[in-house]
Amino acid sequence: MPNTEARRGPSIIDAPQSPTTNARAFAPGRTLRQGAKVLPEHARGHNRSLVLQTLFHQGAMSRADLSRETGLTRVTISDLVAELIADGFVAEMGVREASGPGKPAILVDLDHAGHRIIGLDLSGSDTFIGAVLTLDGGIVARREVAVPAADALVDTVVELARALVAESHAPVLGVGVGTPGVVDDRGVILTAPNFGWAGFDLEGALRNALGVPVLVANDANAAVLAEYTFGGAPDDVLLVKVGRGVGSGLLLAGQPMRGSRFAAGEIGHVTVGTDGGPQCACGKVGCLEAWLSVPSLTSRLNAAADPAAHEGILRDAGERLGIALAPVVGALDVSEIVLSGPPELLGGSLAEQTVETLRARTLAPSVDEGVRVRMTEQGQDIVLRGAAVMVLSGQLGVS
Amino acid sequence: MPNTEARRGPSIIDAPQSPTTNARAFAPGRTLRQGAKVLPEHARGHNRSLVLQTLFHQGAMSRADLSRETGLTRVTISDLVAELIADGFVAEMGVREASGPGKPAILVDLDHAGHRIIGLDLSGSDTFIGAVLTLDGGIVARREVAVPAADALVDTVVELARALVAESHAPVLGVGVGTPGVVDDRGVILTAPNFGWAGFDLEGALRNALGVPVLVANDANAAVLAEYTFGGAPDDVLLVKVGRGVGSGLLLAGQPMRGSRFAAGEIGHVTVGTDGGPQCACGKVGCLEAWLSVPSLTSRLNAAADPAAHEGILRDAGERLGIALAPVVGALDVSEIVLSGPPELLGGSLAEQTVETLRARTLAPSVDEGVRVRMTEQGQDIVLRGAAVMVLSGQLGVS
DNA sequence: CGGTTTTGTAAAGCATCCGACCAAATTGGT
DNA sequence: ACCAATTTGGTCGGATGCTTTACAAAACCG
Repeated sequence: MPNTEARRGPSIIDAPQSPTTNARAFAPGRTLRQGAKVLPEHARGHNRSLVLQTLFHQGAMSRADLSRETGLTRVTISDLVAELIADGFVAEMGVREASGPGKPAILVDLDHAGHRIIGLDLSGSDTFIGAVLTLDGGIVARREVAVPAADALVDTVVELARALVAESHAPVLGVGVGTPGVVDDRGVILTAPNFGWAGFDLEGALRNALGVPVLVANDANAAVLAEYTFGGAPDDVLLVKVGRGVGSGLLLAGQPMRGSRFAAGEIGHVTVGTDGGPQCACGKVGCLEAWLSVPSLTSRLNAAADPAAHEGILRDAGERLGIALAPVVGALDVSEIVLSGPPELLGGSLAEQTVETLRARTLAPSVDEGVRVRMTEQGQDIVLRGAAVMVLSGQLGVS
Repeated sequence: MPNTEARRGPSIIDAPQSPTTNARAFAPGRTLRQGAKVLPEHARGHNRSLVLQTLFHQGAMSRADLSRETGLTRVTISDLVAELIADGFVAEMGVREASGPGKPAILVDLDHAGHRIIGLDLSGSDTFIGAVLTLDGGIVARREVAVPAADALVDTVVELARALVAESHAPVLGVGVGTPGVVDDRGVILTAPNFGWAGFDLEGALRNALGVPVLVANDANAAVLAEYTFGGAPDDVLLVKVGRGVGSGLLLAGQPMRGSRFAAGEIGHVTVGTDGGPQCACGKVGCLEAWLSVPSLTSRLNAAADPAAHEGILRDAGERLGIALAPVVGALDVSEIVLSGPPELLGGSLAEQTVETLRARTLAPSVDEGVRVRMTEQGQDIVLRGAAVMVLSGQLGVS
C-alpha cells in the first residue's frame, strides 16, 4: 500500500527540486552562477535539519542538550522538536536517570521505527539487490532478482522497489538507487553502457510508479556516501569501487562531487603509466580497468601457474592504482582512499602496494601525514547503505 | 559558571539499535560535520550578497529588474538597496532612457569608486607586486619591491601593503594576498619553503599592522578565482600555474577546493609516467616540476643547439602535463584546464600536446565534449586580481 | 525545609519578508 | 487634449521565526 505520509505538505523536506540543484548546465558560454534567495522559512528548514543531524550523529538527548549543541535557544528547540514529533521523525524516549540537580531531562531521539528507506543496488553483474533500511542504516529486509534482459530492466527494477515498499511496515521516506553509469543531478541516466540506457529518466519512472520520493545516483558515488556517513571516512575521501569495471566516488569538504558533466569518478579508462600494459576491452592499452578490474585480475591470476606469482600480480595492480591516483591525491589533498570490492583481491598486498606507490610518487605533507589506503568495512552492502544516505540527505538533510 | 554538560550518564532507555548508530565516536580529532544554526539575519546577509552578485555580473539595473532577477519582491529589494547605498556599496546611476510605457527606472549599480581593494602577489621570483584595484578588478595603481632577505620579508610585505592603502583614495574593502606555500583557511602559512615560513600567521600580522580585513591564500588558488570571476571559466576548472615551480588551483561546482590539509594543488612533485625523466631538485626523478617548470624548460631549450628541437621539448613537456592531469580529469570531470605562465613557453605546442594527450588517455564523454586546455587571458596580473576576488568574495559574498 | 540548579514552556519583542495598496511618470489610443 | 494602461518605487499591516525574559516543575543539597 503506497503511503502518502512521506510526501506530506508542510515538511521542508518535500521540495523535490532543492535550491542547490541550479546546475542547468547546458547553456553555451556560462551559466548564471547566482544563488537563490533565502527566506526565513529556509532558515527554519536548515535548523530542522540541524536538529535531525545532531540526533543522528550523537543519539538521544534532551531538548536542553540540543540547545547547547546547536546554539539555538531552548525555546526554538522545543518548537522545532514539537514539529518534528508531529511529523513522525522524532520521538520522546522517556526520562533520563537524574544525574545531578535540576529537573530530569526528557530524552528525544530520531524515531528510527517511524520511517523506512528503500535502497537499491543495480551495480551487481548478476543480480539487482534491494533492501528495506532503518533511518540509521540497518538492513531490515532484503530481496534479490537476477538481472533481466535489456527490455525488462525497468519493469524489474520497479517491481523490486514496489515489493520492498510493500514489505516496509512503516512510511517510506524515500527510495535511493545506486546504478552504474553517468547520472545527472535529477536522476536521469545519461549513459549506462551495460544497460543500454542513454538519457533515461529512471528517477522519474520510479517516482511515477511508486508515488514516493526517489533519488538515483552513480553506484560509486552512493558508496562513498555510505563510507562517509557510516564508515567514519573524513571530509575529503576518494572511494575506488572495483568490480566488473573500476569507478570512483569523491567527497571533498564533505560534499559529493559530480563533475561538470556528471561524469566525475570515471577513472576506469584512464591510461596508467607510459610503458604499455594489458589490452582493455575499450580498445586502448593500459587502462586502469585492464589492470584492476575483477575479471582482468582473476584471469591473470588464473593464468599464473605458480601461486607464488600471485603476489606479484596483485602488487603490480596496486602499483598501477597508485600511479593513477598520485596526481589526484596531489591535486586534491584527499586524506583517505577507500577500496570497495572483493577483499581477497584488494585487501592485502594490493592495498599495501598502492599506498607505497602513492607515497613514493607524491610529496607527502609530512612523514606520518600521508594518505591512508584501506578497505571499506561496509562490505557488500555499501551501495545499498549509500543509497539510504542519499535519501536521508535529500529528505531530511542528514548525512 | 556551571558546566556539567560534558558527559551525561548513560540513557536508561535503549531501544534495540543496529550497531551502526554512532557513526561518530571513533576517529580522534575529527571535526564535527554539523552545520551552524541559521537566523533571519543570515538570510538577510545572503540576500544582500545576492543583490551585489547580480549587479556585479549583470551591471546596472533598476530595483524592479533586481526583483525579477533574484525572485525577491520589489519591497525587499528596495529595502536591501537602501541599506547597500547607505553602506556605500551601491549608488544610483540616474534614470534609464525610457523604453516603453511606465515610470522610467532609476538605475542602481555597484559603486565601483566607493571602495578599493588591495591585492598582493608574493609569487614572483624576484619581486613582490601589489596593486590598488576597483571593485570590478581594474588596476588603479601598482607598486613593486624586490624580494628581500628572509629576515625582512614580513616588514617588506607590510610596508608594501601600507603604501598601497595610503595610495587608495577610497575606503579599503580589504587586502588580499596570494603567496606560494600551503596556507590554511585562516591565512596561516603552514609551509612556504621559499620564504622559510612554517606556521606563520601572515593574515593576522597584516591585519594587526593595517587595521583592515586581510585574506591570505595560495597563489594558484587565487589565480583560479581570477580566472573564474574575470576570465569566464566554468564552474569546474583546474588552473595550472607554471613558474619557478608548478602548482595548481582547483574550482569544483564554483567552490574553491582547499584539501584536507590545505595542500590541494601541490602537484609539482607528483611523479609523471613510468619511464624516468629529468632529475628534480627535490631528489626524485620525473616530477612534473622537473618537466615543466620555467627554469627546467628554459635550461633544456638552451641546451638544445638546434632550434628545431625546441618543438619536441615543448611537446614532451605538454605530453607530461597531459599524463599527469589525465587521472585528475577522469576523477573530477573538470571541463576546462587553464594554463598560467610564460605564454611563449606554454601557449603553443605545449598546450596543444597537453589536450591531445588528455584526450588519448581519458575516455571523453563524447566527441566534442572533451576537456578544453587554454592559456589564461589574465596575463601577469592573474594573482593580483585573484587576491581581489578573495576580498570581494569574503567581504561582499561576490564572485 | 528553604535555596539552588536544571528543564521545558509561555509571553513579549525584534528582524525579515510578503501581499495589498498607492503615488508618480511615461506611453499610446481616442 | 485627455484618459487608460503600464511600470516603477514606496508605505503599511501581517505572517514567520528566533530571542530575551519570565515562570512553573522537579530534582539535589545543606
